[in-house]
Amino acid sequence: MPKEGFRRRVLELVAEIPEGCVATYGQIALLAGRPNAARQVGGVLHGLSAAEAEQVPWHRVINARGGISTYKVGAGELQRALLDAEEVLFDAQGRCDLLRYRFAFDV
DNA sequence: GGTATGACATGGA
DNA sequence: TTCCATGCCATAC
Repeated sequence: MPKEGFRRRVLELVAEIPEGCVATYGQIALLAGRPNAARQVGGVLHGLSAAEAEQVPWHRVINARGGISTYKVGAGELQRALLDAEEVLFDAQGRCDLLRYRFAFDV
């Protein structure tokens, strides 16, 4: 009976995202048990500690548009670079094919 | 303990 | 297709 905090749940789900795949905030929020808490998913990643940031592939979490919403300037560039390094290529519009990279979370 | 904020999602124009 | 406005809820201060 997962009484774990929402934050913990989000980190767990994000940690399950394999390389070359991405997930949307809404999807993670849904799996975390809060379908309408997509914002909090971002909020959790926003408050990640440097240590957790390296333990959790937060860069694999993008918005429903397949783009990067990261408001942290440096992080945005970093996220794009990390995804690009994982074969997750972005188009000229700065968006990636969710239908192609979106991880299904086989749960 | 309460308030304000925010890395989103969705619908309508 | 893009842009605007609204709703949602946990986190941080």
